[in-house]
Amino acid sequence: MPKIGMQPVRRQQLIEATIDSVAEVGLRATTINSISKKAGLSSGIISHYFGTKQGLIEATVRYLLSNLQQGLLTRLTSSTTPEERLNLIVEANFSRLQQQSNATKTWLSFWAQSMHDDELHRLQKVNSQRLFSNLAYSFRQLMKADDAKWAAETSAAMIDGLWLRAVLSKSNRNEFEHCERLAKNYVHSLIKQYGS
Amino acid sequence: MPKIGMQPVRRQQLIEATIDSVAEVGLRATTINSISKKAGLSSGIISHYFGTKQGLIEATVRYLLSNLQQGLLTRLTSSTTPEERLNLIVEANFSRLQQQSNATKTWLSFWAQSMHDDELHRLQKVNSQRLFSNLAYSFRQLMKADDAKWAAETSAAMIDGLWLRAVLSKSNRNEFEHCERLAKNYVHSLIKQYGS
DNA sequence: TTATTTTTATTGAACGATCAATTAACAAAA
DNA sequence: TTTTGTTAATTGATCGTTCAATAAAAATAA
Repeated sequence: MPKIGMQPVRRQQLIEATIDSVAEVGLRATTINSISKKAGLSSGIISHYFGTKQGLIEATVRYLLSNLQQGLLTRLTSSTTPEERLNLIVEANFSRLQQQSNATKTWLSFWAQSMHDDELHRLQKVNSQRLFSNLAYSFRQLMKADDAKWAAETSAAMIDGLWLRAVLSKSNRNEFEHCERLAKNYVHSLIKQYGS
Repeated sequence: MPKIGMQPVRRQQLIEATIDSVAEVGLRATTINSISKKAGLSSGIISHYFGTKQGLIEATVRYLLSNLQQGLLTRLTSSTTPEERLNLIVEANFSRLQQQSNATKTWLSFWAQSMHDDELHRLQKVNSQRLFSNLAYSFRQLMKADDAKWAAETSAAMIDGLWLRAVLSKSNRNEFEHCERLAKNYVHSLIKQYGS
């Protein structure tokens, strides 16, 4: 069975199994066994590739984080206007579910855990700050500095709030898209009101 | 040592110990032992008053929920205007920290767990729906039905989003009050825009 | 009052289950 | 044969729960 160069394959396999397990039973009930079983591998393989369970958890969050960022970057082109870019930011943040409906549920588990885990909290701050910066950059091209900062702060809250309420109420695809529309709506009302 | 009529005292004691433990180490690391030790009681007492650990967890969430509701009701008077009432709703939701800064951190843990626990999810829906209803009722007195529904939906998201971002970034009292002001601001801009 | 019984409150040890992590052994490729 | 990938068995530690035992308070009987 053993082939050469399995490392990246196995790591990806285990990260996706972690996402699925956390989505299904929660971070609390996610064990070395539930992950390895879902990946179709043995439990010992986790310490071989990630050292500890904690190492796998952190790698999984980093994967989700970079996936979110990549989702935005691939949509951007050189001709994207500030207004279009704001729309893309909203879309990227709501398609944290992308193919994987599972990924959506896991974010919440990890953020809750970040209150008591230094490394996860560091990653959470990066994520939170990145959303704000992305928004602030585009708003700045449409209004004056003070207004742009305020617009970015409230837009970030509106996006996260709509997303949180959709996740918690176990919304389906349609309800998620409704929330995405509300978020875009809010961003556009800000541009209309404060844009020069 | 045993005195008569200890039940309500012990129940309250254990609920507060649960809040403190979850705030300190998270729901994941909160055990029968960490709770009973914090309450200064034995581990066996939990099953005596709550049946199981799960029973204590659910009682704790119900306590937080009714505390939030009571916080709003005691502020209301017969002469409260719709606009004042909206402000009080925002205040009540941001003073989920009230005296206890600890209570704030615990909400997030419980909501995350509600994704994988039917009873907690039921309680979460009550909470979510209640915020929406409270807002919708007051908005309805200031604008037409469709606008009021939309205003309540986005206001609820704005409140939860600002609150979530404040909790996750481990904000201090000042930053919390800043977010509370932003939420009130949003509510008032809606009244100004759509109020008749 | 005093003596006895019943109820309520509480403890801490013990149990079985389950956890993360480690280890030795093995299989296939190089 | 050496290296790489993987498994299965095993480890202590820790979990939630149960339970026999005990002590104080309250109720009842004398």
